[in-house]
Amino acid sequence: MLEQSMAPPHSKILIADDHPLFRDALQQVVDQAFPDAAVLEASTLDEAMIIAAHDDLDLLLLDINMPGMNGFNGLIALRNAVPATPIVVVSADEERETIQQALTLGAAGFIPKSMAKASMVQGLHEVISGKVYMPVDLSAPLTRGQMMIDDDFQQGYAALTGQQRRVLEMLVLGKSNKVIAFELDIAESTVKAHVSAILRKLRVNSRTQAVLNASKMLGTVRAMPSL
DNA sequence: GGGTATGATAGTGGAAGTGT
DNA sequence: ACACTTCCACTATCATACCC
Repeated sequence: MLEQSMAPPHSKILIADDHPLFRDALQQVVDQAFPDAAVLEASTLDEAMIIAAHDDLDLLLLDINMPGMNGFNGLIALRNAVPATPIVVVSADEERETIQQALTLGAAGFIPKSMAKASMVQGLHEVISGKVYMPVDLSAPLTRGQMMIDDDFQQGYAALTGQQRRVLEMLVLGKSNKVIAFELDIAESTVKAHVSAILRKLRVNSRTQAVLNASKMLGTVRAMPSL
């Protein structure tokens, strides 16, 4: 029998999904898994960011197809905003690559929307106890924030610090060092140092290579400004 | 048109400050 | 001690403007 609640007695759990019906369904799952938890809801990435910033969340359930998500960028943004909060990605997409990407980018678990309620409850218990939950056997050891794809770039990405990931995200958006420095309120030389560290960890020779690979890995198609 | 000076930008190396 | 963040000084590259 499953333990009823590994979560703190008054834990806060955010359900971020744009479909009210599915939010209701997820809330039933959460209620069953953690009867004492306070459940918050968001229907857009912006709402989720605001709630995550103001509430000390114990768990976040995130629909990756929600408005504003832009592929996995929303997951990355939330991970950077609340690095200590485990994030479970909820998606109708059950492709192995999607699951691997979500876990690579720091998700604490992946729950397909087609999954049985009991399995979802079990998955949430595993995540809240500090484990990584995945719906299928990906046949390789996996830890939160890491990955098992034999890919230097993705391994490098997992090794980036929070600030380095923020800089990389802005590089992907085509921003110059000067603009990044302004927006992060740091010196341009600091941005350059971060870029150098990013290139070293990602094992690429230029920001252009880093941006191209990052765009591919994040699963987003962007108009690439001149770099 | 070709050479040179200048400015903007990218990238590296090293060092200091801070938190764990 | 170590990792991370930040900054400075420096070099390299590229585009543009100017002069001959």
